[in-house]
Amino acid sequence: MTTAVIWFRRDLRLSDNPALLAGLAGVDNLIPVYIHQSPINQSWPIGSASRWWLHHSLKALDDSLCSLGSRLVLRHGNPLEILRELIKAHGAESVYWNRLYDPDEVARDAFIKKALRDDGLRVETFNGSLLFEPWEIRRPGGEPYRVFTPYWKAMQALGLHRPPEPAPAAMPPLAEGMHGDSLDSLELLPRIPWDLGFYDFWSVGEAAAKARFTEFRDTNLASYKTGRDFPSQAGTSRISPHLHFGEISPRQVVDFLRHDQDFGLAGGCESYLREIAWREFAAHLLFHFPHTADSPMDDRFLRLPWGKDYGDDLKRWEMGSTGFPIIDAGMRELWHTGWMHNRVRMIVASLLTKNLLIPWQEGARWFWDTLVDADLASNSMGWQWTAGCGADAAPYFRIFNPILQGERFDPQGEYVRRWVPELSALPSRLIHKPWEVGDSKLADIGVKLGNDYPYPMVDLKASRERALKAFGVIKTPTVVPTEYSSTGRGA
DNA sequence: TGAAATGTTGGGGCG
DNA sequence: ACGCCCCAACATTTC
Repeated sequence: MTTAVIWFRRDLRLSDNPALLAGLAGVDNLIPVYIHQSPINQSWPIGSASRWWLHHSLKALDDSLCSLGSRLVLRHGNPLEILRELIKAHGAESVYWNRLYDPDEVARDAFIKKALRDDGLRVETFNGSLLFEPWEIRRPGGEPYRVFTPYWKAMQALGLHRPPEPAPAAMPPLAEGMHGDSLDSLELLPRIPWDLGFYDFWSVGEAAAKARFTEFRDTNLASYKTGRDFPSQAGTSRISPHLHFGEISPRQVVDFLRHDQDFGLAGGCESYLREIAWREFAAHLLFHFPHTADSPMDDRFLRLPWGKDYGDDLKRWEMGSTGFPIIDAGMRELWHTGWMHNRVRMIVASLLTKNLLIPWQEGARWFWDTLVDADLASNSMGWQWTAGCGADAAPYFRIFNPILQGERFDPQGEYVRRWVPELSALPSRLIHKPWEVGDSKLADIGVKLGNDYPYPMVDLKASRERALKAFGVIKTPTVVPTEYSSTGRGA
């Protein structure tokens, strides 16, 4: 009688799950366990929106395991202690999991792996969430990549298609008397019901992930290259939370794309695969530069004079009452659905870091807490991209104008009307700049600026100039100590 | 009617 | 995955 433990983490699926397949091979008993860690001692404990997703994803995985004759054992606490307890209680000889790559997780898992091996167990880990391990793709000299395009070329040269593994047809039943904690006892769902809107937007779990992706592939993929830029349209796949929690693997995504006869030829396919590659690149960067979740990759940005006492401004941004319709629409979409269209993520991030001169880390914190797809690598890279301080980032002087972006990417104002209903009666021509509609016209549609909808919280021209000046400090090659400076005050 | 003023569009430079 | 400014070229309006 041999028993193995499969430790589920962010690989909440049965198909293409290498750790699960390895665990199943040649054992009589398999214990599938998910361990919810206490937020204490974690630098990035799971955010509120992600907890919501996790709750439903664990439920879906448990249902799938049940249909194969098993269960998902839920526990909360210290992973090593719980694994040891399960191993001891059930005489397990081996433990399997799929690797994670965030800095804390790498350290934790290395520690656990060593401890269990020292206990005499067989421990095997696998790649279940990336096309390539972060260390697999290296520059010719062995250094990690810092620029996307050569990374992408290197990735393509290796071939993106890795055939996924099938789901197991059956599972051994759980041992008699085996039980875990109840899902509700993990307390993943919010006490205050701010999540009601989420149910209208998401179906969670492996089956839903596959359904959503194939639906996208068969409808909007062909026009993805341009369609993805318009936030009022369903032009993107929206599988980011499914990918984050491993309800679908990138290997499966690439494989499902190949069912399209035009693989590699259709315009949408290549640009979609590039986005999958950006996700890999983010994991690559955070793995090799683990400080970049908190600090700029480019340390010249450490001397950037961010604004002071920005608490109220930050709050207005978070709440979606900045007075710029496209910004407020995005922030409200985020709050109501746990997701924001990528085009709009760039626009709101530019306003925060440039016009408001608020540190990108504040934006990253808010996204981390409110996004269902919050992913430490992608989130950190995205924010550093906008702030200009990341690897292969946008130049620091690239500052989005939220009015122009709105006019360009939401020309009919449908996105604004959906999320900022108080402006829904404005004509498309002026919906991105309501302050240019006369007060009497606004009164006709029941809007008084400053009352029903705010005036813009910053002057775009002045704040742009302020940002250019502040960000200009990075041009100074080095900081010369004042006492040595020939132009210093005392000279 | 013609000349000057005013408006519009597009490319280059630059942050 | 940008925007602003400047200027030229051209269009339209004004008196």
